[in-house]
Amino acid sequence: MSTLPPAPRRVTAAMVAERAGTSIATVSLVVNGKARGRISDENAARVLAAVAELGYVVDGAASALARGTSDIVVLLAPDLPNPFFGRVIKGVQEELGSRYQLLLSAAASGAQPNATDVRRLSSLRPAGLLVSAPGPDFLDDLPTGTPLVLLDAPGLEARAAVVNYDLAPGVEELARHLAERGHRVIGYLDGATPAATYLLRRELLREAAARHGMTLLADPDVRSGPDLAEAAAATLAALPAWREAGATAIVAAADTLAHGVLAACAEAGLRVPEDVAVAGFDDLPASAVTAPSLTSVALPGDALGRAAAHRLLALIAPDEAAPEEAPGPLAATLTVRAST
Amino acid sequence: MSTLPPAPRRVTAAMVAERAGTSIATVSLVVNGKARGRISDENAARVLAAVAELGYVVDGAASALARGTSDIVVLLAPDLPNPFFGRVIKGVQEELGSRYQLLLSAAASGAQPNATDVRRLSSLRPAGLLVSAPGPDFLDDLPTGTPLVLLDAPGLEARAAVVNYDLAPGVEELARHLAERGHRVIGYLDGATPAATYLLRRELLREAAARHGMTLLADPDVRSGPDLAEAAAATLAALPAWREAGATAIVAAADTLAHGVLAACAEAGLRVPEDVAVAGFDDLPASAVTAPSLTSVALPGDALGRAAAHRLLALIAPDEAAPEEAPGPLAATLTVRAST
DNA sequence: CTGAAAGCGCTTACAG
DNA sequence: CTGAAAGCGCTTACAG
Repeated sequence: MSTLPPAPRRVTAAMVAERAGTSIATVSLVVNGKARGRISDENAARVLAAVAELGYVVDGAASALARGTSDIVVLLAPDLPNPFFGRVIKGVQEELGSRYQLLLSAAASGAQPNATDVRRLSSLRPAGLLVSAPGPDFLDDLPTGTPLVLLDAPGLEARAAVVNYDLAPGVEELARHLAERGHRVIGYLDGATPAATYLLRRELLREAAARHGMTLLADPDVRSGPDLAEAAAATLAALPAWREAGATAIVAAADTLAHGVLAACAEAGLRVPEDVAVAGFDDLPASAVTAPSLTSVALPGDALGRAAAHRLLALIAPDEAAPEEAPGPLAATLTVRAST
Repeated sequence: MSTLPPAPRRVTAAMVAERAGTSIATVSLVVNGKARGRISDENAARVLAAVAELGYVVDGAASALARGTSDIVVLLAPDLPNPFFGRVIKGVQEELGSRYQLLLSAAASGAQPNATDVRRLSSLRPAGLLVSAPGPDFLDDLPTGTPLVLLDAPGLEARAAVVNYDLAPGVEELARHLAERGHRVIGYLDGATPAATYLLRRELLREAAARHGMTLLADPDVRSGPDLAEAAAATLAALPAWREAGATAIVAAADTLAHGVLAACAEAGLRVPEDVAVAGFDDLPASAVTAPSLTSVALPGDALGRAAAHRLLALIAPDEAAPEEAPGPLAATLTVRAST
């Protein structure tokens, strides 16, 4: 049996204080970096030594209770395992630094982040909350009191702190690119969740297509969750109607979906790009090695994460905020590959 | 400015108690489901009503402090955004149910989970800890006291609760498959981190290759992190030596790496599988649509996650543990596709 | 069945 | 510069 050794007594501030010959208050001040001009150098050194010797770590629960807030930042997202999210997480971590601890939470399976998720997470008293691609009515029932930044939530700018991509340039590039290749009708595979960003991707593409004399087939909706097999099945089901409508290109709302489109085309015996062109959104790493390599509207995940974290830090501590906003450009660009 | 409305006073058990006309203790008992035979049905109902009216949620920090443990289960992993991990997370969540809240934490960028990470996370007083692919000396300096299950940590079975894949069958299948295709020398692209699972993959493959009269080129090591471009670069650098040694196949320790191998082969003008065969581990969804589609040792991520969570629940509450262990088979199998 | 009270381990005015 | 003490919001014996 893999029994752990008997739990050694948790080291408390009281134990550190006793060892250092100071009060608990002094320990607290020192370990929280508030000793400046309040604690003698000698006592501070004694505390630090005792901390090191005993391996003391401030109890997060007690600290959060006393201060009213922890140093946890929670990132709530609908589709954590999506490779796209890796970049976002990295960007958030880089910007957050070591003062806050980033914890990730996946929304209830397959669903979008909602107010209930936030309520549950709020009981942890997080220092801040980052929510990616929230549902449309996310803000309506939201428990407030925790600094909150939404990512990828177009349309909610007026009601919350939001960090969005500038999708327009990339979508415009994609439309122009397809028009130049002679396409006139485009099938569209949408995401299954009603995230505002999906809505926007579709509408922007519809408009851009129209500007270039093309038609986007998005009615009736063809939708799929992020699962490749599901996307492939949805595509196979839609293919006859799309072909009949004259579609020579298929755009998917995300690369994970576009991978399913590629699989479906292979299964249907359609050559890409000769019989049908395919493109996606995100520009995932794997999209460089698909058969054929995938044209995609590249979304800079790390920049999004960094901008969101920057924004959140400003909400948490308005005074300490870095002077320059400078979150870097969040403009989408088009990566052209063999699939178009 | 996206100012949030003034924070409404946090609802406390005291407020619920006052509204329900009971004591705080009664509220606690009811919301924690410990009312059975201790609280009159009437009072319980009054509490529940007050809870609903006020939207009360137990304060996690205070609860954790009082009980000594929260209901958070932390999953610590080196490479959260790896699509392979999505399945694992899903499996864990399914098995964990709604009683515990799963939070994910990425190990210090690019590194493996270590004792320091655990110490930091332990201050949250998690109910349990799940650690994926820990470093080799992970257990040496580990703060104990929290139920802990390791996933994908071969070799540590004797010293901790561990849930591992049975890699041997899949590796044997891969070796036999390659031998049947006439390969005699195999290049190996290893993972950059010294995770025990990577070590094991390589050693098992080396042994299986030998059994089938093949040689695995793993000395000197060729290694790469999970980034596709990095894996491609490592492959390009190693290719001349591999080719010179007569390698006609390349196996990568993970599909994310194998995708880089595919990219490198394309860049080097090598046809897959005619000039060189390629295979990986994990069987990621995208591996079904790569150019060419990728042969891979399939690792059932959801089964791993479910087994780990099952094991952890048993450690947290040995009495409540489900009678049947039955975590499902964790045997690796080979998915053969066009790349070999 | 119920509630008063101690205690979880901190942080932060406050008094010195 | 320092420490005693109140308080954060729960949970849990304990006494009734």
